[in-house]
Amino acid sequence: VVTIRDVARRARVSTATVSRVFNGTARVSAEAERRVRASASRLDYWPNSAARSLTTSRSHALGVLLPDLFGEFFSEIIRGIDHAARTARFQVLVSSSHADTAELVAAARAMRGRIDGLIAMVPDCGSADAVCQLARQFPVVLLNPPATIDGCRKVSVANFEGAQAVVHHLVRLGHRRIALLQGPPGNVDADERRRGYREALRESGLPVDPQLELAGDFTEASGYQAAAAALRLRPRPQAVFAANDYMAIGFMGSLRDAGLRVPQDMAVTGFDDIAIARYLSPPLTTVHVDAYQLGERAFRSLAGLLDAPRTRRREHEVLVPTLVVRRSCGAGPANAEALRPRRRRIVAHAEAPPPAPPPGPALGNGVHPGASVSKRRTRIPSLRRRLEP
Amino acid sequence: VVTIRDVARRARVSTATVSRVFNGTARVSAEAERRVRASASRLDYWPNSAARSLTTSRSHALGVLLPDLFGEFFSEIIRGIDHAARTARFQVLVSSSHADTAELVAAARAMRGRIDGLIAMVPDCGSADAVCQLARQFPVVLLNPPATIDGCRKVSVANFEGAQAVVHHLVRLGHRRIALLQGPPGNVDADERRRGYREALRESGLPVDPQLELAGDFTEASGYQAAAAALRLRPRPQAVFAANDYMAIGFMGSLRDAGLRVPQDMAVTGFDDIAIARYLSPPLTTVHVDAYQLGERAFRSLAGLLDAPRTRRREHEVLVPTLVVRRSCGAGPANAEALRPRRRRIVAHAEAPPPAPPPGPALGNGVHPGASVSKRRTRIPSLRRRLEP
DNA sequence: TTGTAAGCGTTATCAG
DNA sequence: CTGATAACGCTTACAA
Repeated sequence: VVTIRDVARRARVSTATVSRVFNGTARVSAEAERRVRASASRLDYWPNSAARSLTTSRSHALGVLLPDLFGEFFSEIIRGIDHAARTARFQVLVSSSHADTAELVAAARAMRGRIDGLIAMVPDCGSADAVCQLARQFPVVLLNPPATIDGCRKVSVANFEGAQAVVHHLVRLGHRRIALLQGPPGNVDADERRRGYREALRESGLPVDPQLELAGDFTEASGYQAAAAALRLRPRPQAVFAANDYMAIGFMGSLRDAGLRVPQDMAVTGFDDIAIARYLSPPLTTVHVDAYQLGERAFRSLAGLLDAPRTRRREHEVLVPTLVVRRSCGAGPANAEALRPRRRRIVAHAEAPPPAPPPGPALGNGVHPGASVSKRRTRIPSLRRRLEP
Repeated sequence: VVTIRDVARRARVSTATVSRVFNGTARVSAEAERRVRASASRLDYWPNSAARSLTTSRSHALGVLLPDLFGEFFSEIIRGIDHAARTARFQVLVSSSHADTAELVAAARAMRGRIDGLIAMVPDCGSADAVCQLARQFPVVLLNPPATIDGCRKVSVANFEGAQAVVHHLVRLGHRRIALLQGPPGNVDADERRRGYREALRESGLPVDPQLELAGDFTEASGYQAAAAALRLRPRPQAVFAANDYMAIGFMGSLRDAGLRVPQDMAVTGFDDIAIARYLSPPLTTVHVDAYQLGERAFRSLAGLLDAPRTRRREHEVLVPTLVVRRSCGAGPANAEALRPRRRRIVAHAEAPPPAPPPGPALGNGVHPGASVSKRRTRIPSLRRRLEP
């Protein structure tokens, strides 16, 4: 209700001077500045961002498009983005759960004029293409996009390598019959994790048996149900690699209800390393993905694009996850120690970091086509996701 | 880059006509409309929301201020808001993790011109006051505010009653020495849950022993640590009421590491009923809070305020949570059945819903001062938070 | 039914 | 250093 004009009038200066004070865009006499500030604070003035972005054609805001908002993984991504954005004095416009491509694109378009750029997580190919089209008029960073997508910046998690690493670990522990608890069909992460699973089996000389690939959709409930299916298999699998932690938790809950013990009767592993994974009974062996950092990197990538629109697009950052061995895989209590929370203590990694992806193309395409791979080195997660006493 | 003027020129009409077509604000000849739509889609035009909100002084967006973004509780709130907002064609601007009151207010102010209203969760008194001041110039809905706050709309969870109900349940199971695992000092939810704990003990004729009130901060790690403290107490407590599920999980993890069994050696209960609670070993007895619905209601309340600014403020909705009895409290396997996920099956509630709050003031203030209490009836949560097969 | 033109609250350009 | 003033892209009386 109170505009720059009111402030100017009260301070007996022009609106231009008020604007200069607030933006530091040109020198203003000390006296004028004093009067402006006094006037502004008396009137409780704050510039109208809509008007500002209309003239500057910069909104200092960014859009975030997510497929959903369920669970810790997504909220950590937003947290990472939000934190980085706040530091850069950016605002964050979120939108999630789009039923189809049309709705997704509509959401992106509705943001026009409100945002300077977009971070989108689009786990299916059709929509990813559509969003990627927008990148021509608009700075866009894609999170975990399908490998086929090209032409805009991308930040992904090395799902394939992570999955490979867990399964190799299970094989090394002596498990031969290893089931996969899959994510939803068509989901990119789910597909990549399955690819890693199969590849690891192949490399180990084990058969890839379709019967062992159980259906799931990333929810605990689907994990719970899949366990029943797993127990019907003959011979019964000795281990399960669940494509995310939530399903692993549901799966373990079901095994417990059936009177089976983990890992003695069946080993279980997950993916993501959500915060509670280490506190479960038994603590869950899983692949640590730093979702917070994923969000943070996405923001930085976008910010880079905004600052220098002419920089090459098609940059691709890959976050390499880390295998975290706990007790659910039957590795024994060797890592029990990791559970004692101590200040600045990092989760112990009993396992070597996953191998770097093969240099050459594996099948027509390389593992990460067009990847410039800023950071491919395995990093021990340096960022604790919450204060530990 | 493409404006309403470009569309108008190409369609050989005035900008006013284009505007009318897009807003349906006045009749336009079929022929003109056809030309406008063709032109717009050819040019891939979409109205600039900043400009639009400048003229209409309506942004069709709302701000969400959260103390943090950790964990399922917060992400569910955002999910609820986002979903309700999308249905009403509103956009959502989020901001979280403000270090202090000043930063919080700055974030709210920075949204000026961008949003039509604000939903804020402000769990400490000082900041809540500050945000409440904004309500005079601005539609504001507060989530779970301190009881002392008055003068703007509020939506809260009946923390006190929920806590009371769990503790009463523990007493009924025969536990006499019941510890409290507290939330962070100064946090409103934590305080109310403690109040409920103490009141239940009093009502049961049990002593309120400060030694039994363990420090915590809502993180799993603090729960893990608190268990060590609990085990040092003599005599050892027979049960623990953790002020949220994450701490309960950390606590149980610690007990397991110490070789104790839940519930035989110690009963454990939580608060919130996060999605995985039912899949834990043992499944966690807790208080179900429908965070999604909390967000949804907050949006509706705000929308109501926007539609009719002159309606009475100081409306206060209270969501009454439900006690969910599972196995961690030692109630026996009576509810094991609730764990078999079936379509449309609601979690069994072996316990009566918490009693309605006492009608009269309890101690100077009533339980919910100024509450108009639209919905105070206990509701079985009708909304599954995720698809269950 | 359509067009003209005056704003909405800022910033940016240009003279002073 | 400061002040007019013309945009920015859109909506909305008011006229036609």
